[in-house]
Amino acid sequence: MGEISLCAVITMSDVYEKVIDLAKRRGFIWPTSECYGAVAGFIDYGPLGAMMKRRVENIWRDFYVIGEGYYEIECPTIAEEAVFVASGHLKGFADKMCQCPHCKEYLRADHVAEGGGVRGAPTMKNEELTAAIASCRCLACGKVLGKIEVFNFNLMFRTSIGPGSQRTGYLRPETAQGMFVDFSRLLRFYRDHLPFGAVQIGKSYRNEISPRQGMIRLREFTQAEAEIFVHPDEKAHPNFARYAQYTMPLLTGIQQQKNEPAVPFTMRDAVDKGLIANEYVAYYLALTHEMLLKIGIRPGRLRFRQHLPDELAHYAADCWDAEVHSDRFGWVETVGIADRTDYDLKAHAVHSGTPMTVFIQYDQPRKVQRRRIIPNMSVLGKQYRTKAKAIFEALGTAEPAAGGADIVVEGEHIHIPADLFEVRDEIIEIRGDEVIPHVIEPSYGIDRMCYAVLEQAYDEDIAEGETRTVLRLTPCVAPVQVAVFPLMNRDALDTIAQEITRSLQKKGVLAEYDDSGAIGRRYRRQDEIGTPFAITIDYQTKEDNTVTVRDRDSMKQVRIAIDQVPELISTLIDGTTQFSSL
RNA sequence: GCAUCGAUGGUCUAGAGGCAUGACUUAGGCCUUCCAAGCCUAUAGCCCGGGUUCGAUUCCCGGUCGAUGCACCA
Repeated sequence: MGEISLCAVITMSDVYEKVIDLAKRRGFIWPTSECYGAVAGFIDYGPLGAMMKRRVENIWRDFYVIGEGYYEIECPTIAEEAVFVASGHLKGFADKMCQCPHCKEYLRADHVAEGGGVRGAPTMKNEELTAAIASCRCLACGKVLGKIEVFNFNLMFRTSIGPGSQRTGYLRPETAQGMFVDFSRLLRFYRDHLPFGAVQIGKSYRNEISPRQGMIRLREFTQAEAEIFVHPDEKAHPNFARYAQYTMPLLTGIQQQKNEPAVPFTMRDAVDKGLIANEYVAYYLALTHEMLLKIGIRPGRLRFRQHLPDELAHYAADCWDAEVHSDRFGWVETVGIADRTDYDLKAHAVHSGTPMTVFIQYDQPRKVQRRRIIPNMSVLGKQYRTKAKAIFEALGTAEPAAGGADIVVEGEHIHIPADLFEVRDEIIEIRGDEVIPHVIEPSYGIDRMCYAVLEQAYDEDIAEGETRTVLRLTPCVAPVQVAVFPLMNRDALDTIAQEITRSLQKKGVLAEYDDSGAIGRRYRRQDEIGTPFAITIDYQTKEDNTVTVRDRDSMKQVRIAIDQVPELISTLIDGTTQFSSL
């Protein structure tokens, strides 16, 4: 007894170590600048990892740029301070911290205050908080803190722009702000009408206090974000029909509170029942589900969890996380899909002084009666001098009687005789409104997606009585797409194999030629890096111009004509042909 | 960041205050007509800095990285 279950436990808990070990050994990911001792929170993508990551990013582009028509832009990873003042990151991204003098533990000051029964900590200034928590106990060692200093720890990396450090810059903590500050240009690019979207794939930076968990929490990471600008009153997605009947399990706030598992819904139902805020959010939940399956995430390892009211950012109307289950880390937030409302555009409009609105024309111009009061400034100016400007403004909203207008300027009541202004009643046409769009934001953590892909692809099976390590990557993300082997390194088999390799490369397929060692060893090598197909040139090739195509997962082989190889391999990779149908 | 534990070729590993084991991998060769076979040869290692010592990869101190727990994760 026990042997099988024990084995299962070991296998489960070791997947992380095994997959990371393989990833390092075979060139997927490496510790960064390892010869100087590496740095926590940073990784290098090796040759295979960089290729795989690129493929994941390109599948993302297929969905968002090609599928949705949202063009990609590329903004700097450094932005000046003003951007983050407006976005709220400078203030909101900082935690008030303090250090316990006894155990040297760093603690969140507001948490200490909460633990000590101090109220109003979030609104206190550092000095107030310092005084308030002096009598509180350390959350780690339990001793009374005494007099300690509260300081801000900002998760943004700070730098200076130009010599003399006149301007402070920060490494962006998300790519989103670039799309927001470019709003006016984007609006013009999309010819002034809603909805439209812009996307960006790039690095973001957060100076995490204590990064761990390898690829899961990095200080420099890659995000793929889409910002979709929509009319605030029109959150019905024009192509909602595409996903209306798409069914997937949702873990709503209600289910979480009741401790119930996720329940499958169609997107139509979920919106109609008010579980998902609107069609836009639902549409991108479904699109995300479809995309994650495409890169090889298994449906049973994927769930969509709604943010509870207390974890919802103060500006967000609704937010869902796509969570992928990891053997090591449990449910890991991998994608966030939020309705950010008009929070960001409003903030940047106020801080930058640039209006960030869209002019929405009415179907029919509306006729509105309007009264304009036109003062005779040549007289009023001479008479009232410095007060003239204030009087001009006050008259604009005055309600004049027959004898003149009574206005109040700086507390002083002034009577302006009727002959010093003209009242014009006119009918004007209003053609539309200025509207601040709302933003729907799907935000993807590419590194976490890559880790999930690797972890879920890792498998061991028994082949020829020996353990075979195989990365069951879906063909469209596998870094090497096909391997080409001459059975023997002679008798012209090798030259035929090289010609086939070349024909594949010309077709845009990443093909790896290998003639070293026993054929079985070569298959195993490719299995371990997830190469989905292998072509072998044997002696029969010389007789009838056919080769074998081997499937990584089943290890089965079929024989096909050489001239069909490039086309067949292409369609096997893009998924339009299944190996099992050959 | 605190605490505990750990770190030896690419990987796994033996080891002792004084020549650093072995296996796998990799490379070259022989052999080999489809799934890590065999034989020969070669390449490659004691995490970094300081201390103790005639001598430190080994002992001590500090750091880095990793695992775990706590804290942190807008």
